[in-house]
Amino acid sequence: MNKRADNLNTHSIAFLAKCLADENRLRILLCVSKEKKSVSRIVEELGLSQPLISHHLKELKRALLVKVERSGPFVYHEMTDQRILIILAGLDELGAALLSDRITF
Amino acid sequence: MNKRADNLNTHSIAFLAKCLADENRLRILLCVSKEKKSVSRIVEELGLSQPLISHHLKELKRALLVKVERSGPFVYHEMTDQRILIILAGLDELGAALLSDRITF
DNA sequence: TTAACATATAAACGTCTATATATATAATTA
DNA sequence: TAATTATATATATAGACGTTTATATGTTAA
Repeated sequence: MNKRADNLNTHSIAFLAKCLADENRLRILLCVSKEKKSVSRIVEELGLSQPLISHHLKELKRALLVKVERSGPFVYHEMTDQRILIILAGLDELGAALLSDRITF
Repeated sequence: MNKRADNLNTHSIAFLAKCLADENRLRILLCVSKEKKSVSRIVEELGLSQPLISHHLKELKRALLVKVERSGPFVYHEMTDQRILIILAGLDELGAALLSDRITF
């Protein structure tokens, strides 16, 4: 642990960040963060088109951020690792902090 | 703290993630994470063109990830918040974990 | 002011990406 | 088998993004 700045894998970080850099993809990811859900359920809950959800799920899967499980005609997706949530919460907090600190410039 | 998944600001998160989603930008950010550096020094250390560095610094500044300070003809840039490093380390670790867990599928 | 240096900006280009529309595959049920 | 539901894929398009080249702005020193 305790890696130094010059020892980080920028390639890997950029790859993950890219996958987290779309708002719809984030909403989908958060949507399946607590329990696995079928594609159609995600479509319902988020109000996005089915092909769009399917496309983004493919990206999330490619980045290993969600795992897939088929059951009959349904395909269930679920967030692979809860540490993702910690990172997202960290980004959320950072964003707020940067904005509030900005006022004191 | 301890925000729940449905209480996160996806807009803000996506905005920050987008800024972290480019490898050159990450290298620049890490380059100025320990001390403030002039543009020309960053150019030297990273071996990228000056307009390219300048462009990415502008993006980093827009996202409030770096702060700027002018001294004579030099413009110094420095990472605004050390928490950024924690997040990057988290992404780095997550990337490695996702890859190693993948083998056990 | 002129020269030299540091940095920023602008335009142009190719590439990537998000999205929509349309269609196809796959599984279930009647 | 046909019909229905669930999901994936294919194609097209518009916009965003990273990079390069060329040029401009700004600062210092002679």
